[in-house]
Amino acid sequence: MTAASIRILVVDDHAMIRLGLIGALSSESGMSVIGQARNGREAIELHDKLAPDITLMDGILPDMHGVEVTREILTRDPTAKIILISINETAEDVRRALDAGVRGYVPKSCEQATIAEAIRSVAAGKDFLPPQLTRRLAERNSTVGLSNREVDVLRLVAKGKANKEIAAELALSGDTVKTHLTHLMRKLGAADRAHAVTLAIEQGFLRM
Amino acid sequence: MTAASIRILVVDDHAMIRLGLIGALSSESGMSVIGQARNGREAIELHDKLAPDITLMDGILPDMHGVEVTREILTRDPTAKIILISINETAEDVRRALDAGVRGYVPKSCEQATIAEAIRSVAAGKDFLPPQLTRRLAERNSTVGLSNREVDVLRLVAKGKANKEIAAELALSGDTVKTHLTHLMRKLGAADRAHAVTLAIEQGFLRM
DNA sequence: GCCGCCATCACCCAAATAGGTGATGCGCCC
DNA sequence: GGGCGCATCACCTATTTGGGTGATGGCGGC
Repeated sequence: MTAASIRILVVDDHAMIRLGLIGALSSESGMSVIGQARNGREAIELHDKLAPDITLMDGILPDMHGVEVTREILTRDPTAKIILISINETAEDVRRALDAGVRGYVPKSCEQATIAEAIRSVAAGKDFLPPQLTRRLAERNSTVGLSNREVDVLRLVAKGKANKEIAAELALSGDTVKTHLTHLMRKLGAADRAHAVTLAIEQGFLRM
Repeated sequence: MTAASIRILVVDDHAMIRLGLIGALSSESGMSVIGQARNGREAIELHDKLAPDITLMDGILPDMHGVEVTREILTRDPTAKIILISINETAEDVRRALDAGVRGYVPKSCEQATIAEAIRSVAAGKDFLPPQLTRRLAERNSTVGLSNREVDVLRLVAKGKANKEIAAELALSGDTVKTHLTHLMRKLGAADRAHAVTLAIEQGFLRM
């Protein structure tokens, strides 16, 4: 719209990636990096102070997840435009990010031009998702939703707990644990508990 | 030693990280990036052609693992000096990298100065491991070695196969599968197969 | 040459798991 | 108000798992 430069805040804990982003964007016209944060707390503070046009947010930060930071920034400034740059490209992650209000989602593996395009697109008010992600998102709308309790159980399964131990830990009957397990295995399409762990990690239900 | 510049080959599939590294190193004196590769094949070709003083290698490449690439380059040129830049910092990964002949291991989360230091150190013939990693390596010499067969079995366990199916797939008796499983669970300190999957992923035996 | 590790198989047994059916109460949404 | 998903529990049953002990052959190291 205006000829003014797009003001960008970069959030990433890896110094190298910050440098790479700054280097990449400095060679693009019409945009400039006005601040850098290396964790969620800094990001929130700096966003308050600088009110950037676009925030490039890494998915994984030392103190909190990029999606959480996004949520926090949006409650403070609902007009904030945040692009998530994530290494993780599962449909589940993308869905969660979009739910949190992210306006763009760019995989870390992309080329410089893609990021610049995403920035221009989001700055202009259009959401940006790379085509292969939207496709995957469409394919995988079978993406399941595990209930809270099911995730509770699964987390303990991943730690090697037997049903009886899980029951004790969650103050449940053993039968209830079995019911949750049956349900979550069916939802995930898992053959057994070990498979459920693999699938849950793949789909981002369990973070390690 | 000599005043000549250290010639560096950068291997990473992420354009941003390549840019970040090049940017970071360009501000350091006495070193220059003379080539870039974005996958294992390119890395091997370029290393043959350029014979760099130092190769900065990403752990995860699209076609092969950085450790494999390292092994391949070292068979072609045993004097090659390779520094692995990995996002993964488990003791097991470090151990494997060192076994493969890596001369330095730097986490992706480090500062620019650390990389420059690693480069100077390795170029001078000294190995480079950040102190927190050597400490962790010492602590965790409980790090186990799973045998090939045990990993074969574990991989199928992670896919949700029952022992009987695993036996069929690997052309083994069901009892043998059980033996491997018992052994690998004992080695990993796992309570059951689901736990074994979690631990193996944590310790880098299974890549997803 | 012996020892240890790997890979293979066998048998026994107790315990855990997976799957099914069925039931209750609660909260939410249309 | 009826339907749906969640969370909770119970009972039944077949299958799987995990643990033990024991055995063989091969391979590598000291």
